[in-house]
Amino acid sequence: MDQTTSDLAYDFRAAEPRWQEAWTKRGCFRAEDRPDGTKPKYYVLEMFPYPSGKIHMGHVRNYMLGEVVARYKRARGFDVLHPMGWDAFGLPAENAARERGIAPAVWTRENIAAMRADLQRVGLALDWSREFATCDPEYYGQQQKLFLDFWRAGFALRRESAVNWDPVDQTVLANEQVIDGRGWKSGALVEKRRLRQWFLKITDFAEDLLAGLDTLERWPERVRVMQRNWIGRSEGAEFSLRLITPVAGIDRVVVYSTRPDTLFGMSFLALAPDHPLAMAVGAANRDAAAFIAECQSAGTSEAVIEAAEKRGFDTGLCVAHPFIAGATYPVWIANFVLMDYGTGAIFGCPAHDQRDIEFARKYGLGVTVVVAPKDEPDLAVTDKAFIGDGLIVNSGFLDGLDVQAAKSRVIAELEARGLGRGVVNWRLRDWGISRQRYWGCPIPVIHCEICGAVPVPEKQLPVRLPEDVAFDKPGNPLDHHPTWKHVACPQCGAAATRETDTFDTFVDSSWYFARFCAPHAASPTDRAAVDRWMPVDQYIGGIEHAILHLLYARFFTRAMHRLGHVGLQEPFAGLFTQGMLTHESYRTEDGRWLYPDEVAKHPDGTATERATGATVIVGAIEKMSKSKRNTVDPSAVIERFGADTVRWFVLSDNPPERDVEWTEAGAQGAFRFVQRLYRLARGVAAEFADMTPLDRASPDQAGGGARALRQTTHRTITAVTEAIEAFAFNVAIARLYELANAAGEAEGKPAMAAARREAVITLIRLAAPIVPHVAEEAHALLAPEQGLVADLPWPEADPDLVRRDRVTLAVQVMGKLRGTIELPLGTDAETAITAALADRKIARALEGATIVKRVHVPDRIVNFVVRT
RNA sequence: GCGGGUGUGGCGGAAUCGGUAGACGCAGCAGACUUAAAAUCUGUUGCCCGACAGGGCGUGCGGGUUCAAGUCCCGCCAUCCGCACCA
Repeated sequence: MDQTTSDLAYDFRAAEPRWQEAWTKRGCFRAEDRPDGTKPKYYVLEMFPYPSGKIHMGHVRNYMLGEVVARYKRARGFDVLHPMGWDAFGLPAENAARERGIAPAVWTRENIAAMRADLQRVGLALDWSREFATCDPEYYGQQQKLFLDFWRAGFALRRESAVNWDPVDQTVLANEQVIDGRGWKSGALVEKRRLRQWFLKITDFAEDLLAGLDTLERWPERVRVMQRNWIGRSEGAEFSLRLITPVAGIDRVVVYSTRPDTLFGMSFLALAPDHPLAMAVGAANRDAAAFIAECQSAGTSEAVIEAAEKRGFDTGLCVAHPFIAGATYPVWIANFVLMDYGTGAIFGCPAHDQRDIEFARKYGLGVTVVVAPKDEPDLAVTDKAFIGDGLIVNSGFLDGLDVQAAKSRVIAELEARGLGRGVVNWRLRDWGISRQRYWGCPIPVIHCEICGAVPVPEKQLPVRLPEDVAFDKPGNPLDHHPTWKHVACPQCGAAATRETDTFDTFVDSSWYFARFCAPHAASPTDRAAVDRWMPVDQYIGGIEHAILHLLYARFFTRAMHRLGHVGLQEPFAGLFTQGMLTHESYRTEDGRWLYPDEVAKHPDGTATERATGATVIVGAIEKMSKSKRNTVDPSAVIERFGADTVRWFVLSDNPPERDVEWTEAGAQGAFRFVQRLYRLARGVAAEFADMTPLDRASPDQAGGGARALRQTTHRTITAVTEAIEAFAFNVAIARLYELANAAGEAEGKPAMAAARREAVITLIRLAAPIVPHVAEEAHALLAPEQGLVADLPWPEADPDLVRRDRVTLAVQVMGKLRGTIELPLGTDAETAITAALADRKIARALEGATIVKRVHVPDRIVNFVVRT
C-alpha cells in the first residue's frame, strides 16, 4: 500500500496507473486477430473524435457508454473489438494555421498526442494497437484507392454546383462561416458561385438506403424516421407547360408536383432563381436580374432559404393550362423554389399548399378550391391551405374522384397527351465531396488539357498532402504551392495539373469502421478481417449525426459491397445516440467568457471571478462549447478525484440519451461512492478474517436477515444486467447504490457476515465496468486468488433467490389509493378482493357506499368502483 | 420554414404492459461521533391543511378516452438537434 496517504482512504493516485498498467501488460483489451473460434465476436465503436486538443466531458461520456458495453460483453464471454482513432482532417486546423501560424499537420499531431494521453488516463478498455488518424497517408491513400474504384464503377461524377463565395477573402465558405448572409471574417456579402465539383451518386442507392432502414431493428426509431424523411421518396408527376411567348428559345417549362390532382387549382408558376428560364429573363430584364441577384446572396443553406420571407418577381410571362383551353397563368421567380429539388419549377395551387397560399396572399394571386373535404363541401380557403383528403371539384374530368384516384387519372391523361409522366422523386441529392481546402485528403485526379480528368495511377498513391504550405494568402494553399500541382499527365505525358480540391471530411468517416478491422492492410480492407468483425454490433455517438454521417456511412458500405471490399450492406447493426453535456456559462460585466474554475460561486447565488473579485453574470445552461468556455476539463477532475469518480459520475445521474449538466456536487457524490466501495471491501475482509470456516461456507444462515440480503444481491445481478443491456446505466447505478446500502446495513452482524461478503464481492464485480480501478483494488483485498476482475466472468443470479413469493397490491377506491395488502404471488381475484375488503382502511373508505364494480389485476391492483 | 426529440419535487432523475408517482443520487434540515473541522453514521424531506390520525392537490398548458393516464388520443406552449461546406 502507498504509505503517503491515510490508511483509511483508497488512494486512487497510486492505484489507477497501477491497474491500467496491469491490464495493458496482460493485453486484456487487445482484440484477437486470430481467434480460436470458440467465442462470439462483439464490435463496439464510438464515433471517433475530431482532435480539437483536449478531451471534454462530452467525450468522456461518449466513450464511457461504449466502455461499459465493452467490459460487460467481455465478461459475458465475447471477443470484443473496441478501437480508437482520430477524425483528423477539417477546418479548425486551417483556422489555427491562419490565426496562429501553426502548420495544420503539427497542430493536429500535437492535439492527438494530448487527447490520447487524456483518454488513457480515463482507463478505457480500448485496443490502442489499432489506432490511426485519417490524416495518416496510409489511411487516406487507401481512401484515394477507394475513390478511384468508385469512379471506375460509375459511382462518382463531376458536375457544377453552387458554393458560398466570399468576394473579399476570395474563398469558399462553409455554411457555418456564413452569418446573416455575410462572411464571418470579412463581413462581405456572400455570393453563390457555381463550380465544377465531384459528386458521389448516393441517389442511385436511394431506394436501397430507404428499404434498408426497415432492417435496422436496433436503431432508434427517431433516427430511422429522420433518415426516411431525408431520403424523401415522393411519387408525383413531371410535365411541361407551354409558354405563351417563348424566351431565348425556351418554349416550355417542366414542372414537378406531388399533387398533380390539384392541377385545376393552379394559379401561377414559380421558378427557382437559378432556373434557366429565370436566368434568361434576368438577362433581358434588369429588375429580374436584381431580384435573382438578391436571392443569390442568401447563401446555399436550406435552413436560411426556407426560413426567409417568401418573395417573388413577376416575369410578365404566361403559361397555358394543359387541360383548360385558353386559361393562362403568370410565371414568377420565387425565392422558396429550389433548383436542386424536382425540376426547379412548380405550379402553385394556393388552396392546397401552405407555401403557395402565403405567396398568393402576398401577391394577390387567385385561389381556387379543387379538393373539398367530405364533411365540408363548401370549403373556403383564407390563410390556411387544405392539405387533407377529399373529393375533387372544379376540375373537369377529375371531379368526384378522391385525391389518390385523381393523381392516377391526371397522370394517365398527361401521359396520353404526351405532356408528361408519373415519376418517383427523391429529396436526397447527390453528395458533393469536393472542398476547396488544404487540410483534407487530396482527390487523386490529374487534369490534362488533352485527356481531361485522369485518375492518378495506383502505384503513385497515396497522393500526399504537401506540408510546406503557406497560409499568408487567401484561398487554397494547394493552389499556391510552387510545385505540388504541376505533374505530367499519366496518359499522354503532357504537362497537366493535379486536382487541388480535397475530400469532404465526411468521406474520411464513412469507412473508418471497416478499416479498424485491419488498420494496416495494403488494400482498403482485409476481407477476412472485415468478415470476422463487421458489422459494428454497437455504434455510439451524438444525435447530431443522425442523418448525414450515418447515411453517408450506409451509402459507402453499399458501394464498397458492390466492389467486394466488404461483405455486407449495413455497417451498424445497433445504434445508440447520446445526449449532450451542458454547463452554466459565465461572463464578466465587460463581456469576457470565463471557465467554470475561474469563477467562485456564493451561497446567495451570485458569483465572482476568482482572480479579480469582479461580478460574474451567471448565464444559461447550454451545450458545452469552447467559444462560451462553459467546458469542464476532465483532466483536472481526474487529477482531483480520480478517473473512477469521473467515470461513475458521467453515467450516474442521467439517462445517456438525454443532455447532462455537469455539477461539482455530483462529482463529489461520485467520489464518496468510490471511497465507500473500498471501505466496504476492507470491512468485509476484516470480518472474514475473524470468521470460522463453518460460517464462511454458509452464507444462507437462518434468521438475521441473511437470506433477505442474498435475495437483494441476486436481484441486483438481474436488475443491473438488464439495465446495462438496455443502456440504462443510470438505473444500473441506482441499483448498485441500493446493494451498497443493503451491504452497509449488515455491517457488524455476525449472522450476516457471509451473505455480506457475497453482496460486496458481487457489488464490486457489477460495478467494475464503470469503476474498474477501485474494483480491482477492492477485489484484491477480498479474493486475490481469483486474479483480475477484468478477466472474470459476469456474475450469475441464482433464480431461487431472485424469485418473489409475496407481493404488495395497491387497493383503490374510485381510482384513488386507499391502502395496500400483501398477498402470495398469483393470488386469485376472489381471494384478493376479500382480503382488500377485510382491510381496516379500505373498509372505512367504503363505508356507506355501494360497490358497483370490482377490478382486479393479478399481483398489481384491486379497484372498487362505488356509488354513494 | 421543414423534419425529429424533450418537458416529472429545491436539483439530476425512476416508474417493461395504462395499475401504489417521486426508486437512487445531490442539496437541505435535525441528531450522533469530534476540543473543533472534515470524513462517517442515523433520522427526515413533493406541495397545501392538520398536533396526530388523516385529507386535498400534484408529472409544461388545455381538452378527451378509461374502473384507472407521467404513460394512450386531439390541440397548444417552451426548449433542444438536424437541414446537405462544423464535425
